[in-house]
Amino acid sequence: MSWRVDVALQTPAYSSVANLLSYTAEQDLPAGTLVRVPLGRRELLGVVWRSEEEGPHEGSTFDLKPIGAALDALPTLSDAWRDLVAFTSRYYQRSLGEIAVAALPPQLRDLSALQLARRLKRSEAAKPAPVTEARLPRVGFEAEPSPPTAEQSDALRRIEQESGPFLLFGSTGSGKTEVYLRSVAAALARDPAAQALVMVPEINLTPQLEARFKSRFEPLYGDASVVSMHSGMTNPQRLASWLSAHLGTARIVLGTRMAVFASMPRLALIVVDEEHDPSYKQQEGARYSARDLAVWRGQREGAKVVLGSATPSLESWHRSRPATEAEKTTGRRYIRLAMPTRVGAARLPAVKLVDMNLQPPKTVLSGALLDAIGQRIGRGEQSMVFLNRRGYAPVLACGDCGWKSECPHCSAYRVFHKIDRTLRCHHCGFAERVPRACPSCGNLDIAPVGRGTERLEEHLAELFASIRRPDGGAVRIARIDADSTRKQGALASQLAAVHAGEVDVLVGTQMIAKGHDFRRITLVAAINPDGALFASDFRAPERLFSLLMQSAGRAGRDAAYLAAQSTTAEMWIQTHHPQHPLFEALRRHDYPAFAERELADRAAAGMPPFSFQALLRADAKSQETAQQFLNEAAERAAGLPAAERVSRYPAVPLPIQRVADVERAQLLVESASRAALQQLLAEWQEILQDLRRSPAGKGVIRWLIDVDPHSV
DNA sequence: AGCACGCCGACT
DNA sequence: GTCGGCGTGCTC
Repeated sequence: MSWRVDVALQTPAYSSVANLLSYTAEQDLPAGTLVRVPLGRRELLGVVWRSEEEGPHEGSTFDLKPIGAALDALPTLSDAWRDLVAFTSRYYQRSLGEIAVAALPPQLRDLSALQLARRLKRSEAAKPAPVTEARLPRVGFEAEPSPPTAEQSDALRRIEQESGPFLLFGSTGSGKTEVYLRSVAAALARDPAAQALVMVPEINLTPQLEARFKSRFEPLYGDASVVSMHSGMTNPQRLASWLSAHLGTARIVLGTRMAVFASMPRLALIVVDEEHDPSYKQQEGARYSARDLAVWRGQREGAKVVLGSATPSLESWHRSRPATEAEKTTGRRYIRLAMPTRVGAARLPAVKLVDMNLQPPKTVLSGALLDAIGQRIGRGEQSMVFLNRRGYAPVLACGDCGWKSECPHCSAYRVFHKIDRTLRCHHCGFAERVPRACPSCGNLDIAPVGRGTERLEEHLAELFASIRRPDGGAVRIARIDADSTRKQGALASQLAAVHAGEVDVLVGTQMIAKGHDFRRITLVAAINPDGALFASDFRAPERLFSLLMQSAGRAGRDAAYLAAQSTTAEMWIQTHHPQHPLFEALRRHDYPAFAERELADRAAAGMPPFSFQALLRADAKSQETAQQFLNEAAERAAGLPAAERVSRYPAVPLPIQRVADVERAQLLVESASRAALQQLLAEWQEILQDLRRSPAGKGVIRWLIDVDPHSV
């Protein structure tokens, strides 16, 4: 008796082997079984998608190869998991196998069936006896959580009673994490096998969250009950976490966007913290939104979904607006749970806008801001200064001939890093030592233009050289950005220094704006946030608002400290547009007002969330080739059934049009109907594959589709 | 995507 | 005379 199995393999959507590939097997292998199969000269890991009994002489068009080994010691991947993979594949226009295999831990690819079987046996033996009786809670700050506030109880009750999805709209410091912890606790208590998935946007934020979840739940459910999943882990660690989630030993999975694909047989709750964060959107390969997939997955698996943010994405905010009578039966709505109050009587910081038009030209730090920081240094408090630009200066230029430090491989300037005397391209990584003289005219007078965090750090050190701390010591300035934290553990030790009070002024990029809970910071300043106000990207204001709100949230989190110091927390913003409505809303900490205005603009312009978009992008050796390919693709799409309901725009170069000697162009397609857009994209695939092989596709290095793109 | 086969420049 | 550049072509 022979069986035919159809297997999903990691093959790209545009190759001729993008679909399921068929093999023969000696035994029935249920869907969801992992197998190794031959493809060409290699042997690849794949997932059985279908399996059919086949008569001995039932003819295929060609001879099928037999599968290699089946990794059948592992429980199969569930129908729900495969549905999630299939949906992702369809929605984001990638092959099934690409999504399926990428969702598995990498090490599974090179483990033999025997090794895996041994491994499973070991973890079976090591399986912790479930803790049935409540153990004594460990000593620690989580041992006795303080009782929930009224707002928290209210949110928890509704999460308990209604089905969701929920949008937990809580200002920074309102205790959203406590709501997550308690709703996880409730979900796990209800069913002894239930599992919860908690996602955070960045790897940097997983350690502190992990500490909190472990101290809360390990006393109840054992040491293996909380696992992490993110790309910073080693392959063996990832395999271990994945296996314990898949086998049900892990009750809680914490992770970044990749964790949305974790195999969890009894998933009961999904939390997406900081749901507005752009990191949830994968920016390469399959460009999925882990937040959107979380909502889909929750619905498919009957798990509750809690999205949390102080500044929700406009998409989520819009979907959580109160339903009109007509919509109550039709529209799918998120349930909005508001927690406006900061816990512990801490108030949100006062927002101070500095009108830079009134400052002498080229002022970096206004006098008023310097005074305010100086006073805080004098009182032993900490300040945080933000600049979203790392390096010393974004450009190096020759005053004589006008030479600028362009990257030879990209349409961008190389950034001057004084620390190691290099010019570095932040797009392709190309780095060189800084030239002694202008490479173009030999002039020795080449100078940095503009400023990044390195230069700001240096500048602050000069400005505060004569200021003393209360103990008479010199001012201590530290910088945290992607450069200062390159080494393993560097971020953790730098953060520890801030917490220990060994730093008076902290300079950094948005890396320091997120999540970290600094108790002694009483002033936060954004030096130059204007760039985003008039950016061509329509999502720029939304990102700026949330970044500034989050930054403001870093200041004055500890009411007791503020009271003891008899000080108040302040957020300073230097801008040339102090009247801008964005800053007005920020001053009042009024996200709803900001969102309402933004949504009105979006509605008027027919932009998301009032329309649905996708980008077709092409990379080629020349810009012209890329654009021609795209425009031809758009032309051929005109004949498709869905074309009538989908607008197509002309191809344009990307904002940074050349990276690493590759020219990039994109074409926007947009529709008021998500279904129509989806239909067009699906129908387009074949056209695009043909086009690539035709003369118009000559010179095209690759093309890709980005559904629900983050920036257009 | 890999990984082959297949034709033209600088080395043991 | 070989090693190796990356240009097409194939993989159930």
